[in-house]
Amino acid sequence: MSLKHAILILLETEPGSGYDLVKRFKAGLGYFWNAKHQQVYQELKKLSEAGWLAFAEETQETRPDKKVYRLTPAGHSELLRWLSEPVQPNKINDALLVKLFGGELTSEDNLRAEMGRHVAVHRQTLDSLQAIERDYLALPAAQRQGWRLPYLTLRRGILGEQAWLAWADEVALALKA
Amino acid sequence: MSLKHAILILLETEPGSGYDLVKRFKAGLGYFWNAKHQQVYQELKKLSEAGWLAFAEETQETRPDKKVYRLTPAGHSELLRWLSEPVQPNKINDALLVKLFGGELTSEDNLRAEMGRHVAVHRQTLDSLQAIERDYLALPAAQRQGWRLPYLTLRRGILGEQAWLAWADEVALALKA
DNA sequence: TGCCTTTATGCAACTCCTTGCATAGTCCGT
DNA sequence: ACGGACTATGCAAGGAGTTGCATAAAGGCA
Repeated sequence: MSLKHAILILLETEPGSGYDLVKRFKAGLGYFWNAKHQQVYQELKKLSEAGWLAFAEETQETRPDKKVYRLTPAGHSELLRWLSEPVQPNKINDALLVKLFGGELTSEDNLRAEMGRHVAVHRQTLDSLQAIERDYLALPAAQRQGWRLPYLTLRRGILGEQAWLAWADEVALALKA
Repeated sequence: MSLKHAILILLETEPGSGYDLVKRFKAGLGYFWNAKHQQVYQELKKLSEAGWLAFAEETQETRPDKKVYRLTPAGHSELLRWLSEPVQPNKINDALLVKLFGGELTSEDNLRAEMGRHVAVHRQTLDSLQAIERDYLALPAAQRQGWRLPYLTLRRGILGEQAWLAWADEVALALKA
């Protein structure tokens, strides 16, 4: 799996602690790669043991001490190796669709309510992605250059959410009849 | 997780063996819920132990013996319970996007090649989904009625794949410059 | 004063899922 | 005659990911 490599990418850009990484996940990568803090800490441990990361313990006065991780040369070449290698197409596991598939066994009200909850979530996700897009587009062209690939991933999120919401409209129509 | 409930839904419609289920997954549900044969067998075992399924061993002459599973009353009510309960919105873990996000570290040729491979897969998925859709739309209205909810899940697949391919066009454009 | 949030890390136990292997007969094409 | 695909099930081991708990100090708000 590529949590490993997501972490390597984030730390390649800038060294940081587990706690930092969790925040960075939430700010960007997290829209298409999920990880709880537990998993991040566990993975950092494994990556250190594998020799791909090194860490320095920083003692802090007013806050808990932290470990700042950075790539080793071995970690860097592992990242390059992974990037050069094909990734498996994504498998989808979507419980909502399972529920809809078996929806004959429950009421339409229930299905409509479920769809409503999900629509709210997707709308909100779309909103935050579009807010990030606005910020990106407001940057001067020179700055935009450095973020052009992450921007493409953002576009994936936006187009994906829009398609999801268009589908939800179809479903709403079908469940009215 | 809802592999459990995907299995309950399939067996509720019609009893069958593990082997049958794997085939049925491939034919429909598998587009949005993935499971290897191993996992299906393991899950069937667990579901039996939990009392949600019962099985009858069928000895066959020319083929290996099989176990035909069907829902118990407890399994049926568990399914109804699950259907009435909200499902968690899906989390996305997409390695391709991780790769693109960190793509500055590799060549554009490599990224274009990767995208090409994925485009081929998504186009093929879209083709098969649309073939299923054509079959569905060719059915008389009375028959369509019974499949209208699974059809909505099919629509999700189609709209999702179309959006994916539209995004791939954007990426192709951006990687040309 | 008391409560919540933020910073910061981690163990332990568990479930979910994957990978590799194993068995064994039948049917089909070449 | 031989190889490959199909039918049918499963063990064993491990990796990926979740859940619940634990610690501990600082800062903000009411």
